[in-house]
Amino acid sequence: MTSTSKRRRSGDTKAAIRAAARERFAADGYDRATIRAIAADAGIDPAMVMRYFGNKESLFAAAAEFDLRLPDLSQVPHDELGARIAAHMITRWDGDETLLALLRAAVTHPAAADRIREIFAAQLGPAVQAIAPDDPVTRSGLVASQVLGLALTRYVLRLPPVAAMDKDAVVAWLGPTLQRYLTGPR
Amino acid sequence: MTSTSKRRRSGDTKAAIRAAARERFAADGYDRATIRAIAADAGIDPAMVMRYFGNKESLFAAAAEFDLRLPDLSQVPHDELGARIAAHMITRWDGDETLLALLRAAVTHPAAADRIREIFAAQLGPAVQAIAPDDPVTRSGLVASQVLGLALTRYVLRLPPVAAMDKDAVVAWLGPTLQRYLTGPR
DNA sequence: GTCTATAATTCGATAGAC
DNA sequence: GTCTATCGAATTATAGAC
Repeated sequence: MTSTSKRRRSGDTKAAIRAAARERFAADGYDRATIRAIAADAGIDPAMVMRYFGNKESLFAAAAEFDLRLPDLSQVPHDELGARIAAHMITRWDGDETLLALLRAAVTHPAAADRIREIFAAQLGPAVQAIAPDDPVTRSGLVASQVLGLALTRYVLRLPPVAAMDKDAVVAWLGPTLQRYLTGPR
Repeated sequence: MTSTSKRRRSGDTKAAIRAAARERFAADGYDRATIRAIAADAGIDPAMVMRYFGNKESLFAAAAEFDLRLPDLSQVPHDELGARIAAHMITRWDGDETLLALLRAAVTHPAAADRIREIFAAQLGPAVQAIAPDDPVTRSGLVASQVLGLALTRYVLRLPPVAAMDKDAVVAWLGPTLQRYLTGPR
């Protein structure tokens, strides 16, 4: 009965470690998230983490893979782009803590900052290019500044007025901002 | 010649330590900024840092005192509020790295996050209250989300399109956003 | 006022038994 | 596959000589 024995299969253990790593990196940042703590959360020995991932850097890279899952913006009515992106982003932040782990780690860990730059350049950049060919680079940067600013103040700093807003209020306030960044005059 | 001797006066040494601490905390965050490195920057022995500030926590508190120096918003023409605040903030970020030190540290250090909440609640909150009595708490939170988002993407993550914008472009893009957050309809 | 020496922790990583 | 034991390095902080 290998599959039901106390010794989990390799894939299960590896997935458990990755999930625990995501939580710890999201909660504590790169430096404070220790391999010992991650192993304890996963219910295994710290040496197992090293065995499966080699070192802390590789563990972080495996735990911090992320897809914004942006919808096809060319299918969205032109005047609803801002609201749609705002709604999508807040749902994405709430549903997956990987982005939070990346944000927390990026402040002190250059490799995490690189990853965030890659994500926004490779995923948000082309999506904006398709709908706003007039200076899409600057426009996507502005969108990132407001979206990441919301995440920073809401989830990391927990500024009370921002943390207290419900999703509809966030969409109502940020939607027009993103809309102007995407389609407004330069 | 006590004032010109190699042994600096107490005040000079303390100020030198505080300046070096600000730089290190701004560049590296709370954990990675070591007392050893701060002492080396200040050209003194690590034990001196402990002597003057007791522990790392108190050193950070002393290095992270900050005033937004917001102008009296009641004297600003009502339709220029957004642009004025955007211009003021970017100048403030560029001219004093203390806010950057606070932001970097706040991500992993709860006391630093507390300080940022205090600064925005005590300094931005009342200023907004004076000009936007209709839900000033939410409005000031929204302003903080965009202002801090700009700082995050421009100085910490260094997203290329945001880091490349000159001050005038930042004011032109963010001004209308802040203006709407302050004076727009709910 | 300044520095040496070191205590007390904590961490990432390795070696090897079972 | 899993765990024990431990190394070597780095850190904050303390005690005390000069």
